[in-house]
Amino acid sequence: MAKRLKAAERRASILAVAKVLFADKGYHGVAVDEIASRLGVSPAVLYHHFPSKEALYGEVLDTLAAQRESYVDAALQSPDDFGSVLLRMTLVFASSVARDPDYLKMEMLSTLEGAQVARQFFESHWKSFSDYIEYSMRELSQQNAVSQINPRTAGLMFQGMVREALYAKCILHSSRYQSTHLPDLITQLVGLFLNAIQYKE
Amino acid sequence: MAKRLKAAERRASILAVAKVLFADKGYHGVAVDEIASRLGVSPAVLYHHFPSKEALYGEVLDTLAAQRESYVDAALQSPDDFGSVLLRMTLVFASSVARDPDYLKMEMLSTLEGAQVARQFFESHWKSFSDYIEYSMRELSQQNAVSQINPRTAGLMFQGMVREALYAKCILHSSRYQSTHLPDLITQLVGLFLNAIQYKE
DNA sequence: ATTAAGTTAATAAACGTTTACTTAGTTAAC
DNA sequence: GTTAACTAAGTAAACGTTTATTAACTTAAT
Repeated sequence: MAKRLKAAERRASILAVAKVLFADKGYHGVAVDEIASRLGVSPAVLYHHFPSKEALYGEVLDTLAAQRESYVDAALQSPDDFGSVLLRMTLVFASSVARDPDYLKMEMLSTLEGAQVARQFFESHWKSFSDYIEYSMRELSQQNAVSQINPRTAGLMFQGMVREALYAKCILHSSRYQSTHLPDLITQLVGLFLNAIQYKE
Repeated sequence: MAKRLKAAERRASILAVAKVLFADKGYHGVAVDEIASRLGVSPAVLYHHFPSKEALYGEVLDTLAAQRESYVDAALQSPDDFGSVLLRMTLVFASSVARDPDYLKMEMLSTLEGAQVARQFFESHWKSFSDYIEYSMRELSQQNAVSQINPRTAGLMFQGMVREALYAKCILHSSRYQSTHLPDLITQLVGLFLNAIQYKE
């Protein structure tokens, strides 16, 4: 018999294992039995804690959402110029993804797999980023601190390059970018982005 | 009984249907029966043309690879300055993705699902892009046409922003970018990128 | 002794795949 | 030109597995 855990602990352990498996192979790619056997537990145990596989999947998603740090707020607490704030919040975000890459992977997987729930979740994750960029750029363009550039397009660019970096480093572990560490890479990218929108402090 | 097709036609029709389904829900998300019923055909038919579900999946991937246009070659045929060539080839690439978005979606899905085959396939797809950028930037930096920027990082940035744009427009059909048409969006992004690397003609 | 936590064993449904059979088309002999 | 023989394309049903899920029973902790 497996070690006896209290309900809350068992619940948490199920969520933990489910997260890495779902992140690895997606919803359909993981069998309930596989989760159970990884826990050293019979599949029936899962049904003491979650009504169904789908519900478990949903809770994993929720857990991820809850763990997410509000990097925007954090970065805004000590006000600074646009470039510094952007760099700071991107670094916080990146390190949180690096600490728990399953986050990003599951996000992308569930969106692609077309879970209705996931899409909203997915978009909201990045939305605060794009919103901040859009908002700041509109403000800066009034002060003529950035040239006439579509803020929405700039937001897309930023989101794309950050996601690509995190994807390449944290999920694919691509050898192409092995030599540069994530914070350096992010710093370079943010620098490039500021060039792109022709931002001058 | 379903309409009788010649072997080659049937084969093609299976591949066509399989492509959109696999692109939609991933390998595990699609049942053989579902493919068959979409074709209005019994599942056994699939096994007259493909030895297994996995083999079918593999052939879909191959088909996609074959259809891919060699946008790099195309763009290089009429030589021009870096910015123009880059824009031209990106537009060709984007329109090929727009014409057949399943391409990109399946690419991403199969990489995330961890198909061994897919990863190589996936990387090679974008590699020619990054390679071109890296190569050109090294050349340009010798002529001091771009500032001292890590070409590899720039390649990552470019790849990320292009992928994000294609993903948002062609797969998610995100309402956020509804107002801008894909070619315009791409043109803006390439412009931003040239700013980023401080490229002057 | 009760209750919470876990097990074993079973379920029905869905899965990929195979088998045995039928029908439509094509070809060659008469 | 018919018709008989053969091939190609498709079907229906069942295979054995795996899947998610449930029920009835057992064990440990308070």
